[in-house]
Amino acid sequence: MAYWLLKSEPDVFGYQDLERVGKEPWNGVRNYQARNHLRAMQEGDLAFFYHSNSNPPGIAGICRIARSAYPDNLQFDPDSKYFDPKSTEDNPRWSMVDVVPVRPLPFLSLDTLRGLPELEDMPLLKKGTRLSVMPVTADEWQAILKHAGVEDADFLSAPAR
DNA sequence: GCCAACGTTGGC
DNA sequence: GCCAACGTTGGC
Repeated sequence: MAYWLLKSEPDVFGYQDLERVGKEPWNGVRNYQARNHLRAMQEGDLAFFYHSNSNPPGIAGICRIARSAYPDNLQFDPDSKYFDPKSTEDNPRWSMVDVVPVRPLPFLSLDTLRGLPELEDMPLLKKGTRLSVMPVTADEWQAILKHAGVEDADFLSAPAR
């Protein structure tokens, strides 16, 4: 199983919104590197839900990949700002996955994350990185959970939604 | 293939 | 709202 980090602006769609709706297609990603990460995701992978463009930014919860990559519906919708006229049904350019909530976390601000030496290699903390979907190593995952005071068993045994 | 112009991200 | 950093576009 792999670990990931997904950014979202809480003013648009935050972790609480994911809890409310129960399941969400992670559409609108229009960056090739981020898309490739989406395509590498497997059902059952876990991801941190990160709040960007907020005050303060940081990790708000954990979610699970409920469906691996399939074509992003918005690329075919002329009314969507994510419409891509160069994309075709036969050869879709953009992908999305479905995510479901697992549990909220005690909020871990970006500042707090910067203070954890185990995370110094995370793209999230590198200057100038804007990647909205990125892998998280097992060591980084564990370091973050440990700092949050959360044990694996607290959510790995949680019922699937 | 280069690179200037432009648009976007996202912390502050 | 500012702006640094980065990605994309398109003329040449």
